[in-house]
Amino acid sequence: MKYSVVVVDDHTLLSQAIESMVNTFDKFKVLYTCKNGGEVQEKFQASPRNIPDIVLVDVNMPVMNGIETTEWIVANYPNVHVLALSVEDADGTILKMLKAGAIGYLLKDTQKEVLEKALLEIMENGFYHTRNVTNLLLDSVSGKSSKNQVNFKENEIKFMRLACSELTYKEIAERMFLSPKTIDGYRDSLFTKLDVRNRVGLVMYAIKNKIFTP
Amino acid sequence: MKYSVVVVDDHTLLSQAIESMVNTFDKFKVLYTCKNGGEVQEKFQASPRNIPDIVLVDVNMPVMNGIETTEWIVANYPNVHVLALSVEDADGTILKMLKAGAIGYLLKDTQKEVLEKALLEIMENGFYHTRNVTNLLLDSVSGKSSKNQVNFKENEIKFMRLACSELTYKEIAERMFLSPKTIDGYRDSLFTKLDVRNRVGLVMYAIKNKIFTP
DNA sequence: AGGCTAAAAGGGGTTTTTCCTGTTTTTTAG
DNA sequence: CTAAAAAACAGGAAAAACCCCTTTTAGCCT
Repeated sequence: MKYSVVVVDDHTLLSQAIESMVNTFDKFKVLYTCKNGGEVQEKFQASPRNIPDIVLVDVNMPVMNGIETTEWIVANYPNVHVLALSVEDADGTILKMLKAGAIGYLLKDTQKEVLEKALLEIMENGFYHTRNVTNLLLDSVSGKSSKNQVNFKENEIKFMRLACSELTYKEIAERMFLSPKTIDGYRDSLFTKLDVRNRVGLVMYAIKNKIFTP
Repeated sequence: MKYSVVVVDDHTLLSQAIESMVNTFDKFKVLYTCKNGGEVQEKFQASPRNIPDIVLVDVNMPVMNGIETTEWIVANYPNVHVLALSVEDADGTILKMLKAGAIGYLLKDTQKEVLEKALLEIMENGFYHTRNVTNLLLDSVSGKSSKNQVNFKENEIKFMRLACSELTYKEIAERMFLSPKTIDGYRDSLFTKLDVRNRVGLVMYAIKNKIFTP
């Protein structure tokens, strides 16, 4: 009897490649792959037989979906273990994933054997070793990372994306059908909320947090 | 008898995952994987047994190594087919890969079956269908892409990286031990060279071209 | 209806950026 | 060594960005 795994990644090629890899492991078998959190919900709800033992979630999905997905799985299927896969770097995101209930994370430079070992550890001990480090990590970095659960409004997101272009604020205002002064307001409030000094800081935040993808 | 494939990607997890996938294909077998172009050179030169039929090169390797690797393979081993794998987007890079002699490219959303089909086509027809499109592409976009072989000086690179921070130009000048007016000069010349209007445009260029990694 | 709150808009100021025009200094090549 | 090229530097003006603080507007509440 093999343990069942589900892979969640918006890049088809990658999720399928990881599927192939996991399928070479003795004790594991991929049930299916998903392109995003929504698909996970559908599949899970479609049939209780489809609930896997482990879900491998890619951190890098647009607009925080990696985190939301993890939260949803942890809340609704507490017996399912979520393992975060960070193909690209993702700074604070990885901490948020852990906080959301992921049981461990693996970086892009992981060896195949390490992944297999991690999966085995999870099933046999209930956790992967990073779990121990997690809380310490969360505490030590919490000042910066854990309370940064910033909630954006629609317009703020829209504005941030436009700010990642060469448009002036005046031009952004036109495109959003708002007064330049309102845009000034958006900018200023985001500056303080995100603790940045200028537009470049805002742009970097948007990129790091997948609000804008270059 | 199976065709041999080599996977080049700096992300161990991904190259191994793709290895597993390719190994499930009937007619293909992965010889080994490499983390960068240098490793490819070593392996190729070590023994003629190491020369594969196809090399899968990830576009996203820091500082243009995807392109250099492709050029080297094409120049030294013309019988080896290079297929570019673009896990993340890479804009002009993909055109450069094709120009460097890659025989086709596959995007992140490729289906497993498509990859297998592409590999088969390459071995049986000598090219993957994108090859036909390549030259047209290169011509049609050449105005923007092919002549954009911009060469940067050390200081320009350094400046661009600093411009991707929240520093003002005056502060950048201090860190580079130069007059603010010199920095003005760097900026203005880069603006015209890269055809951007402002600092955000510069930042975006730096990120897209892997000069700065967020 | 009055009061509360949040989004939108505005006034007016300083600083930084952008875009010209140059000049001086340093490097390079013959 | 010298002419030419490249790099560093500058003055000044206009635009954009940044910052603080106030007012209007719109929706909600009981």
